[in-house]
Amino acid sequence: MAKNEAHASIESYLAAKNLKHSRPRQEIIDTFIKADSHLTAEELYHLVKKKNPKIGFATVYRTLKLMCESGLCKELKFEKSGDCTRYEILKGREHHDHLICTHCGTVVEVFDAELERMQNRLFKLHDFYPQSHRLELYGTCKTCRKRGRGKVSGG
Amino acid sequence: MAKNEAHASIESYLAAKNLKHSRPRQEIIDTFIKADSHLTAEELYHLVKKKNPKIGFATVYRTLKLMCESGLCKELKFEKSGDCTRYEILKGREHHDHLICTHCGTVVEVFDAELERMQNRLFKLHDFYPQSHRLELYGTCKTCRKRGRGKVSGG
DNA sequence: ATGATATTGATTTTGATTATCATTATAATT
DNA sequence: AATTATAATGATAATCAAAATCAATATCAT
Repeated sequence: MAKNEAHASIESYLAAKNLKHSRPRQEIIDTFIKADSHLTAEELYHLVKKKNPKIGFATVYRTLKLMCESGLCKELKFEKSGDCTRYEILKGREHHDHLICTHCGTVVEVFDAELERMQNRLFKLHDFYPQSHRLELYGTCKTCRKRGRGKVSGG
Repeated sequence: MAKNEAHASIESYLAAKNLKHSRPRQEIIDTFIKADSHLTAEELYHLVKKKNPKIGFATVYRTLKLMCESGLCKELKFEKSGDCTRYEILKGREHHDHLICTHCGTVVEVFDAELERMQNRLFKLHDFYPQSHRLELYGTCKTCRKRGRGKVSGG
């Protein structure tokens, strides 16, 4: 179960670094895991605020950073959806890339094993030791096309 | 020749928008095209400053923006090389993706036709109309590995 | 309960990029 | 060459997400 693996990930990180289990930290982590979507810091802040109005913005940022360091989650900086960073849970999920609708902002998680192999081929070809990659596909989703947005002229 | 196509691109954009040929603008464009590398605004600023010390930072930013709008160049926002945007010339060059060494910052331009096809397959599969994509491969280059940087533990 | 240390929330600061604005430059016209 | 309308410049201030600061508070082993 994703939720347990996610919690285990941050738990062991906190333990290894002698960090404490505070109430706000726990609430932020739980809210983020429960939301299970590509949130911005601000969106997460508002979600957490509903449960605990005393929570500050800084703590949300700090906790997101912590979660990223622990490997629980990851920053997403898409090209065409404002300037702010989104975050997604990694633990308990398969590796995937992102397909983003430039009109409505919908994010679809995609995967192609062959595409991964091609990428490794490129690493080898140029004699790089592979660490990570980022692939984002930008386009217009079916719904937005039906609504006449993002159409090709003359299409 | 890349240089001519690049110049033609920005020229026609300026003409179409009734923009003027100023000395600073011309110097910035020329310096950028001549440098022919993945520069930051600051790097370009310092390069231009050598030729014309009166040039201001704002004009460099403005001209870079103009160049991007005209399609002459493009913003690159890599994950692991600071927070600042780099820019690269597009005109007169083939489409390519980027392979980045996370240690020395070297950027290698790569291309794989099959990989492009895979990407289009994903667009189709999810019923998206394709607009663009971004693929970045992060790893350690040969030189950095030889210098003992970016080695796998126990490698 | 105590003490050492980590965490919090409010606030300020940072750093890259944009916007503002008075002055100057451009380019077409007279 | 002077005129004119418009665009561009450079200096500076504003913006905005994210990070740093700091006094007050919470955590947790003892």
